[in-house]
Amino acid sequence: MGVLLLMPFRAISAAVDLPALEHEILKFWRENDIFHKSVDARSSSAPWSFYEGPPTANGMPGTHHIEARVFKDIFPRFQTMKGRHVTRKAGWDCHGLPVEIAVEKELGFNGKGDIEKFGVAEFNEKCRASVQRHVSAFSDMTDRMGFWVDFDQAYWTMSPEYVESVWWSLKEIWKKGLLVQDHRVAPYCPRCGTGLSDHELAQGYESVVDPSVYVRFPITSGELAALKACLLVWTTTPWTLVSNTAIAVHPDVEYVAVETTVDDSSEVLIVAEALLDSVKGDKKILKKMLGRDLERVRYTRPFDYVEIPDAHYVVLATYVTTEDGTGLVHQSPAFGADDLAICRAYGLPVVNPIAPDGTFLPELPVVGGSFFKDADKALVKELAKSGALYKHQPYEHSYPHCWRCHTALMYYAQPSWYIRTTSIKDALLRENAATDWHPETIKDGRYGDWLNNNIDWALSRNRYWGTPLPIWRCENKHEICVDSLKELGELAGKDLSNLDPHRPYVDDIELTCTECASVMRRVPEVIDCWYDSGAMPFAQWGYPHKEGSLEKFEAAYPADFICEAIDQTRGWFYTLMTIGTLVFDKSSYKTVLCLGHILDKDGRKMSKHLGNVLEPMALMDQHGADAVRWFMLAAGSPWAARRVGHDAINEVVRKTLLTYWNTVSFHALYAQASKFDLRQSPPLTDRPLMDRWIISELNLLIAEVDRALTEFDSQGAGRALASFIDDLSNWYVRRSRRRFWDGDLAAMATLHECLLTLTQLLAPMVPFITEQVWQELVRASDPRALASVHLSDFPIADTSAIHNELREQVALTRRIVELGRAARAESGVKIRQPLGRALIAASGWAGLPAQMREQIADELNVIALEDIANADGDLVDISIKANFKTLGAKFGGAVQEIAKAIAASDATSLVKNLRASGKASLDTWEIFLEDLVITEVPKSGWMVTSHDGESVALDLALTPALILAGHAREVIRSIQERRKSDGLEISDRITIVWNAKPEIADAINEHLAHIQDEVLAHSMSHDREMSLDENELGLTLVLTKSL
RNA sequence: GGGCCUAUAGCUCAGCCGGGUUAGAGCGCUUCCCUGAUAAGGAAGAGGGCGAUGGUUCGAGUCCAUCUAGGCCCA
Repeated sequence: MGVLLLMPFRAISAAVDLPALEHEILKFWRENDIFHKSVDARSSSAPWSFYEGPPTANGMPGTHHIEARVFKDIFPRFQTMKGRHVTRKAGWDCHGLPVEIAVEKELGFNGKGDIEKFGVAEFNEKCRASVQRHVSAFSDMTDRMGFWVDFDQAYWTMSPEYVESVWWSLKEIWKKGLLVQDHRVAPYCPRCGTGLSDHELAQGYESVVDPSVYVRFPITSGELAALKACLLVWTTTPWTLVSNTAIAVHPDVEYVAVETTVDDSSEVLIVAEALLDSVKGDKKILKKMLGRDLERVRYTRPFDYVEIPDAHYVVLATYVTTEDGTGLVHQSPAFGADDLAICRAYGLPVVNPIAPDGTFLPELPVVGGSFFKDADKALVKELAKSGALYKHQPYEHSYPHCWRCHTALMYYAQPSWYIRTTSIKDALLRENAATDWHPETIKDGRYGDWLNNNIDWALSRNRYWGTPLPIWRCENKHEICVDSLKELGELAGKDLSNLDPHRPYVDDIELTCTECASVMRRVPEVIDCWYDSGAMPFAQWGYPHKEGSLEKFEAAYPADFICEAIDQTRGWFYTLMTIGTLVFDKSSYKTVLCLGHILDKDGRKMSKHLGNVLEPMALMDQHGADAVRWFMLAAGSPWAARRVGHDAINEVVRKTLLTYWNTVSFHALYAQASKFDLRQSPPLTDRPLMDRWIISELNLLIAEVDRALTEFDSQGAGRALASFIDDLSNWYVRRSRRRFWDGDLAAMATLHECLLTLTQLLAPMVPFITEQVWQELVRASDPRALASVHLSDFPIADTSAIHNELREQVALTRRIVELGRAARAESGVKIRQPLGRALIAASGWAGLPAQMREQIADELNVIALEDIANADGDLVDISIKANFKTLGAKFGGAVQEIAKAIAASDATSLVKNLRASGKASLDTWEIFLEDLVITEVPKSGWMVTSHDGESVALDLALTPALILAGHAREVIRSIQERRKSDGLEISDRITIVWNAKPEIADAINEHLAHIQDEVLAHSMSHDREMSLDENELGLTLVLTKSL
């Protein structure tokens, strides 16, 4: 082992331009490839797996992208420092309707017809270009914020190898019989001619006023027919009445046959008893029955425009509620998912009188050819004419519209491809139970509920820019699912390995059916782009086709950690878990962090419309990426929606980052001035208590930050770090300034150790400023040190250095100082004026070490401290009150009485008694010292402050000697101020010529040696000829730097 | 309409899981103090009784129920 070549510490300016510093660091990282080094250095360690949820780069990145990316960065960085191998592969989501719509808008298109005219190949080329448009904006932002992720190896969901991997997984699902075509009701835009995804649906709810009608359906069978009773049905979609097929009631709900009388005319209606208010007039209940008693009761429908054989009777359905309407629900199976399920169960026919363009079939009377929504008016008129209409009122509710063209959507029965996720529900619930959710309420709440109500995944889209569904089918409905271009080529009998696996190219491939020899063509649909992103755990590697993908996949599955905002609960979090479970019978992630949304400073969503958008790059260039990162990680709860504003981020900078930086700068100043050499550090046990205390705090901090970051609690880590920075700067450093001034080795070593470890602990959160500090604090003095803090190992707590007693004693010391400062402030006697003595009342005082008592005396500028217990008994007032916590535990309900007894007793004698014998009797109760909260305060002539039973009393009597000492201190301060304003360096020696008022001159002469020592003066000469200054001391000074 | 989250000082938030009787911090404001690291630090003051109501308990921001408002997700 050679001799360490240590270089002297460099000075560091206290003023710092954080954004500028960060640009330097970015350059340093780039030039030295620190990111890849940090990953590669751990390549032989156990992997810690992270999956990057891919953004779509066809829009500009926003501040909300920073939020998720900060969390995606900190934990991989932390785990890397903990010794794990964390690869971070970037990804881009390329397909989907949002991309298509953006391109359509760009081209001025207005529906699928325009796309077909333009050409699918050309259209898809535009989409391909669109998703690459803002890639550089994303990667620039990612780079600027210090998110380390590998763009060079990014996966693209539109790449052939990715698409083939998706195909492979679809075939796995198809082979299990879980990928099927079905005829179901789904939201559908009649104008755009396509079904819509849930995601799109959610964007388009609009508040509309629809006609709501109550309609009579005369009963034609059973005893109710004899009463001439009518079923009363409520609906807000009169257009669906044309295809009425059945009426549903809840089997367990009470229904009544009620005779109503209005103006002498009466009728009998069937409604749910709970909704009796929906009928008018005088009411007389003729009969009560359960819904199940009504099953298969027949009725006459209001319109008979279409033929619906074997229908029109009452069916049972548990989804019927009695919250609005009449408790009887009209069923039209082509236009409602519930309706379809119920009618199917009864074997009822599905009749659809509406064409795919949203108009009624032309041959129908009254409504033929009219748009479905426009038919309402005419139908209501018809109802009124025939007497079926009971009541008609406008009804305002939210109804889904196409978010692009604002056409009212229909729920419309159409063929679609589904993944039968309902058949793996148990497995999904099992996997969810084993998942570590943050916050944990999502697991059983929002997400668990969703799983419990799971419906099959509507996978197909009648669109263009997406992964083509790899199913080929012949006219006899024989079908085959293809898992790769290779397999497709084999089936087609030609080499297709260079085929673009997108429309329209794959559509051109025809196969021959092995069963019936007829032509097989690909089904026209593409798949939901959410499937693409959920397939990334394997598709990012081109699994299983690509060489080496098996190993890479297995090493990284499932992910240890994923993170996105809460809107992904039913998006990516769901598709990831579901595809993983479908294909591998195992969810693809263990831990998931679910972030709240980012709002503006007033709590509103950020939107261009409101003009409250914070541009991410501008934000980071104003405050620095570290500040923004710290804000995201530690200010407020990650799961709650949070307000971002300049003031909030400024506070982070001032309070935490600059305090840290200034402490580093302070260290550098004195390390340089004293030519500090780390090798001379004394062992910890030889250092003063102050040092051992801060080192104890440091080791507690290591343990706490390690715990917090292991548990994905960045807020907890931030809180602990901020509080340590405050302790270090505002107690340790401030109280130790004299020692640094004196070049004390223990102090220098202690501060160095604290800053070094603190820098490593902070590194995952604020990677820029810590890197700079590492360069200054470590590398500048030791060229053999690691090139970057991010290559270093995370600190390990030394539990032997943790001393709880010391911790409590320092806490007590600081509390006493606080009380003392309050007393001084109240007394009006300046701190610079020494006082003779103070009395202290505090339970730990007797055991407080002398070093800490000195800290108190110094901080309060008091010569002597005494225990109040030793003071004359007449000097002290004792007051007591009950300690409910201990008493409540022991006596429960009796505490109020005991408290009363305590209050009524003589405090002085009770305390004296307790202190002597340890216990005392109060009525029938036996109490101990701990059961009382004791406050002792001096009676008079003292300046006293108390809190929680602890008091400080100042003796304000001033002697001539104390006054002289006070003057001396004023003089020292004046000279120091002059040194500063004269621009002298802290270590410059000086000579002083002075003059002052007589009493000040006396003080200077009395304390000459001390003053000279304090201000680094070789000599001080009194020049009585100098004119006196205007200031309070009359002090005139001439300082000369001596050589 | 359903589910979940949030509600504590003018503002931003902690405290609530495991209840203890003058409710905390920071920012801002007023007054003052200290300072040869600090764009800092310290003291005092004004300012809230913890969204509302009801309950459990000797005792409730803290537990339970209902409700209100805002947000998110879903229909």
